[in-house]
Amino acid sequence: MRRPTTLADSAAAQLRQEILDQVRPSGALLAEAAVARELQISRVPVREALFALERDGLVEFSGTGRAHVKTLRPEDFQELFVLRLALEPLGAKLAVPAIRRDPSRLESILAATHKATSLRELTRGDLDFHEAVMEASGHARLVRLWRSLRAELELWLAGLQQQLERRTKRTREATVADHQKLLRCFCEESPVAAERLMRQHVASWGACLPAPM
Amino acid sequence: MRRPTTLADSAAAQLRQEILDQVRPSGALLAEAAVARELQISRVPVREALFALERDGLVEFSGTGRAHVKTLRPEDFQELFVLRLALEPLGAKLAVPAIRRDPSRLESILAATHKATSLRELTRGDLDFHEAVMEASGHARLVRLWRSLRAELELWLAGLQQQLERRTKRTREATVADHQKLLRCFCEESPVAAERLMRQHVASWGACLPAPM
DNA sequence: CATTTTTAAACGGTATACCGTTATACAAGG
DNA sequence: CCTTGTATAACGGTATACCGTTTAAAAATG
Repeated sequence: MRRPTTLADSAAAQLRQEILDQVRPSGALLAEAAVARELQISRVPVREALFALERDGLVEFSGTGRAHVKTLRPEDFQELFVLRLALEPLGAKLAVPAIRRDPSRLESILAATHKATSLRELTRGDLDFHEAVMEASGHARLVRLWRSLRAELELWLAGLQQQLERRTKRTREATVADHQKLLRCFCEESPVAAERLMRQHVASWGACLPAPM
Repeated sequence: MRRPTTLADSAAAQLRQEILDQVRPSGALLAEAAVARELQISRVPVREALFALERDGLVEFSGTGRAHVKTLRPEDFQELFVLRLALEPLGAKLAVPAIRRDPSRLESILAATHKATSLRELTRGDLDFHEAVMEASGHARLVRLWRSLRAELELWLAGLQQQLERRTKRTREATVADHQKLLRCFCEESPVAAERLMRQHVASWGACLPAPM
């Protein structure tokens, strides 16, 4: 069933990884020809990959059409936070029926999060949980919005890596505990209750980040 | 200050117009070569325009990479409605300070709406008002989200044209009255009140549409 | 040494060409 | 008449080439 993934797609994936790994640091120029040489492909798929990454919020184009790795400012984080606060409780409310029908996906993500040792794994487990909730909402556009928020969020978190590294263990326990509470709420309480709890969860997440806002 | 607009941009604008005018009806194939011939340009900028229109929600790609004018179903409208209900009250709440500082833009849009004679002008005035509110929120991502919602909304409304045409006058009066109330609320009451009133406004808009949901 | 001018390299926008895949219309067979 | 096979046209993905613009470095000037 897998379609032979296009060069543009794999180029986008590769660049996304390099950006989030900070191999391509904030503000770095992504020149079509140079990237094409490095990836051993022509400029055309590179160009498309850059557009896709712009849509994801990882790349921005200057007035003269040059692509740079986006530099997130504190007010960008603020915007992302406000949007999470608006969209995730909505997603949680809508997701309750589907999760009740089959909570296994959330459970397995939760188990993986519990076993996370590195900050990278923890972040991944955290965001995967939230993404699974959004997917369970059955709201296609909401999922797309979330994915775009997620990419920018990961970019932001990548910049905070050092400051977060030491607190991995405590953060992990808090995250797992919070997510467990959410999961129980999804299965046992009303959609409105799920909505409210998700709002609190996102709010406390935003409050405990070492973000210079 | 104007950049010599790129061929891809003008191609996107042209196609957008033709889609909303239903010159390119729902489901129509947008073949790169054919469009390129019609617009007298090469396939490359057409290709980029199609990607841009996909981002706007006016075009969707089949599994084999073919671009078609998107066909909106009632559940798509539902999704759009739910998102408006989540995002527009938020935008209204954030916009209150900026609108109080300078309500002139909203006022002039309102005046134009009041003079609208065709359904097209009325719809434009309605959506322009909402877009101006979102812009006043100062939330760049919220504005981008709204623009994408707006495009799909216009596509949906284009499909209902006949059913709405007769009610233009009454709709216009209701719209103008509602928007006047909103504007007054922005200038005189609290952000939370503005948020609530916007929620009601969007909700009643969704309720009075002849949408087969 | 600071500032301006010149120049060469880099870059993006676009056109064209090639190839394998997909769709489609038509013909053969049931 | 419907199904199935096949040929052909259409289409998308990609590579390469050209050109004007932007950028950045070097050179000239004060």
